[in-house]
Amino acid sequence: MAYRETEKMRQRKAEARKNIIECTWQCVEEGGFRSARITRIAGLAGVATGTIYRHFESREDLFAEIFRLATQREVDKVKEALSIKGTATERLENSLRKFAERALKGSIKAWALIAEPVDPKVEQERLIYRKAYASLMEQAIQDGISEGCIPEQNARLSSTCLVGAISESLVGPLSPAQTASLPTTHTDQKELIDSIINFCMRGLTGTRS
Amino acid sequence: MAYRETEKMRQRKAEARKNIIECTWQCVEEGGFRSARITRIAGLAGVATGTIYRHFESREDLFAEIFRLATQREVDKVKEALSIKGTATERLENSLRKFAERALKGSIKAWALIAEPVDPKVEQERLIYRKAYASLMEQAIQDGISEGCIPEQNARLSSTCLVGAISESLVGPLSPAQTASLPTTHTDQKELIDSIINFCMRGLTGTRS
DNA sequence: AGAAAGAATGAATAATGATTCACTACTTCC
DNA sequence: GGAAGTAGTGAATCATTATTCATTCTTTCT
Repeated sequence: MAYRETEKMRQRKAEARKNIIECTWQCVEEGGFRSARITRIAGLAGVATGTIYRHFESREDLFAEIFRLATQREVDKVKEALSIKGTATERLENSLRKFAERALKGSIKAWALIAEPVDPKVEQERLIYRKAYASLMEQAIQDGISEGCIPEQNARLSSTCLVGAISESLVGPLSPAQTASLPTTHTDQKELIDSIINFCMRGLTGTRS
Repeated sequence: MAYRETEKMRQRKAEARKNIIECTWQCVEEGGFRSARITRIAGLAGVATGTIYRHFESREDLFAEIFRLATQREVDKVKEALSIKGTATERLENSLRKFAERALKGSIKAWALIAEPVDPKVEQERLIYRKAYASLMEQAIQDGISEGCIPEQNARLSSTCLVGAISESLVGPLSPAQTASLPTTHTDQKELIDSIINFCMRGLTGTRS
């Protein structure tokens, strides 16, 4: 034998892989998964198309990995926002606000993660993401019911309604083509977010803020 | 001259066109727009693929027309549900229930109309539909604010939240592949709808039902 | 240096499906 | 019947992209 993979090489490969992942990200943030072409990704990464397939089984697998990484980050943010000190309603409101702020900051990305139709393997990842998400919210709602600040209700379904209401308001009417119509000034955004959160919190608590 | 289109011929053509539309419907109801193939549509309709192009400019145009017809029907149903006698909240609740019932009855169809990503011309139609829809709800919410049964709020945004909450609960987590997970018994469905409507009505009115 | 093994390349392939168009079949009117 | 025009046909074409693979380039080790 003459060649045996060395640590240096392993690192170089890992770096190449990371680079491909970053470039794929860039494509997805520009127009979602569907329009992210392998050739474009390879071009951005400065490698040949075949090289992509040396690092990933297929386009779908590449996307699934990207998706997993991105959603893990989002779930962590929500978890973080839910872990502040305070009542359940305060914690929920905090996480909704975080969600909305992040979605507005990267609306195509939000759309890709939440609403864009994707291939089965990616959809599989999305389902995991959704479940993680719903579980977090559901738990917080349950906490609120125990604490007495939220009335008895189907916590799972309410968490779904929360996600639906906020997603629709922020990414729903907006295929990437129409991103232009989102409010752009800081004040406009704050007002938008406040209105949505008011609706959501009323929906949960049955009281006006 | 020897041939001039006659009334009989016009009718026959109209019938063929209608037939194509119906078969396209069938395909869309089975798996959404994206998976509706021209060849399949032609097969169902018992005509050659070329014939489709005799009646419609392109696949996209055909879909846009289908979409227009279908959404008009949906908007009419909501309008109808909103026009019953009663307070604004009663009327809104009635229309939400109608919406939910219809979505559950044909979930792929609902998904295709509400959430499936579609080509630009179809998306254009969807935008019109969404606006018609939002306007109806918004008006009813405004009525409620005037009547005093709904507190002051951004009516347009609230109507968006309503649609989002209800859509997510009913069609959101369900790409056509996963339709199986919807509740199937009549009782289950009623409970599901009631929970969603409770959330929505609280979100609007800030009071528990 | 040179042999062995892996990595990278990118032009060629393959698969999918919408759309076309040369041709046939049908309607209408004289 | 037949001329003129329209509708229907469906195999062939075209376009788009993911994926492959024969070849070339690099790295490693003796």
